[in-house]
Amino acid sequence: MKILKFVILKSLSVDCVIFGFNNNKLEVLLWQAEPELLKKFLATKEEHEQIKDIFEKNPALGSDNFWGLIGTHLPTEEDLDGYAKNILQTTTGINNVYLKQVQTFGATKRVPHFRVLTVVYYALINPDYHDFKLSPLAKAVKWFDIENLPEVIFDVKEIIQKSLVKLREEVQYYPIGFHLLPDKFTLTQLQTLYEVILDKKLDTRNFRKKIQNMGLLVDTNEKQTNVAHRAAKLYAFDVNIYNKLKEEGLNFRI
Amino acid sequence: MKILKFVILKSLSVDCVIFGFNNNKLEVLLWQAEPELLKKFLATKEEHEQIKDIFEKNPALGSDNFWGLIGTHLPTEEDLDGYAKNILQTTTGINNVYLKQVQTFGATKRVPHFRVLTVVYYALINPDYHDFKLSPLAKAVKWFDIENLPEVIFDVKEIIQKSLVKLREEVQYYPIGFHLLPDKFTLTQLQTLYEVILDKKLDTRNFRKKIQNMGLLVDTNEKQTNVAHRAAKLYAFDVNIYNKLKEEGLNFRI
DNA sequence: CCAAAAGTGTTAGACCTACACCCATGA
DNA sequence: TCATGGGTGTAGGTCTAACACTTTTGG
Repeated sequence: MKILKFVILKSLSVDCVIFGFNNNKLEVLLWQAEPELLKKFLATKEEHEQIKDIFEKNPALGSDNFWGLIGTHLPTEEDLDGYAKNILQTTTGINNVYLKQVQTFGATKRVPHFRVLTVVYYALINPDYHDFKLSPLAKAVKWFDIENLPEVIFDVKEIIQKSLVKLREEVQYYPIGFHLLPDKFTLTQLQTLYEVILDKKLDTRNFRKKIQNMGLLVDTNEKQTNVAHRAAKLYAFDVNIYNKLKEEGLNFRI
Repeated sequence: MKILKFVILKSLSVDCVIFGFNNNKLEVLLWQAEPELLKKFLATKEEHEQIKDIFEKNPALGSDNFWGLIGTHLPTEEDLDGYAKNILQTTTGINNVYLKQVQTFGATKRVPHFRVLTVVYYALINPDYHDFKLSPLAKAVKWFDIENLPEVIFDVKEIIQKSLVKLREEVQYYPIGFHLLPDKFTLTQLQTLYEVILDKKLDTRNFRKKIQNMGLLVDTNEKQTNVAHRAAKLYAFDVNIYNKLKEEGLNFRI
């Protein structure tokens, strides 16, 4: 992987709240950025001094205990949406991911000493399909249960919270939950996913009726294997059907 | 009104899509900015030259036929949300307005020659309650029917469109439509408002049943006067009731 | 044969849709 | 008394919520 040198907009960063569904939990991918990375984005000696200063004044930044959102400053020649994708790719190797802008956070004091606004995106990925090679930009990258976040820098907790609210809203109107699941999944997995995102129990029989009546699921005629109980049928989500239904006006309310 | 001199973030502007409900139409308030204003935001002679250049290369900007969103560049010492309010106040004199962030537009080429991202907010106001004194920042300010927009600069049409979609979504889940109406209004006015925003006819009897069952309306015991037909009852929207209902989980789906 | 999760139907109530006529007012 | 918009009820269909037992599988 090559690290590009950009002219960046120092007052604007792009950050990604990357959601994944692991072990029946909704998790978020956080990292600890490599301080040397920041220097690569800043050209002058004066700026390097400022960075040093910031790291000294905010011990959290250099600490192994504090985590942040994956993101960097926006280069002047990059489209905003495109660059969010880019960030995911260069930091995690992930491609073709569902990405959606959440909002821009711009309180003056959200980052000490500097004025930095951040445009936040959330991403939905299925961790099974990606191995996260540690990018040279990161000291560490790790999944955290949304219910049990580590100590985080700046306003990251608020950002994750707002992103979760947005995800909750959207997952009820668009079938985006599928991005978090493997290509073939059981109805129980799907239900658990919704239960975790919406943070409430759903009735199994009603859930199954509803989801099957939508016609979005394709029966793969396969079953789980090697489970110590009745094997569940595996279903797939059919994008073509979804697109067809969308034209007719889809009601996906769970 | 005083014009403040700020240190601004040149790559980031804040723009407002101001919606109003006039003559049974959904309208949007646009302006023609005063080019001299831009200079006040830029300190160096070089920057003034750039502005001149931009106006020369984009005749639309100086033209009386092209309109833009009300907004300016973000000063470094201003909170994003607070500054959006500020813009409304300094350009239109309006205070205490419903404001909501839509999204940030950041295609590299959205403004020619310069990289400018814009954080867009929509505002809902009732034009009856405000007179728009022409701000010194503007050559002209005018309402336009959303169905019949004038020629606009840059990506303003797309921005208005996206804001309208957002308004449409939110108006169905939160009773924000009331911000567009006078304090006392008839059910027909309310229904027309929803019909215009959602761009579809609603059944009068069903609409009335639904809206009245929500318990958000207060009967003012007043009626229209001087109308050449049966006078309609006037209702008001009670914020206290709304807040109480919200805690219990309000379903406002129209 | 046991443990564990998969899978399945019915009923009562709430909500939604479609639809047509009389009422009050000012001119 | 006319023109204009205000105001009202019902019935049929659809959707939702609540609820408990049998089936399949591997160990």
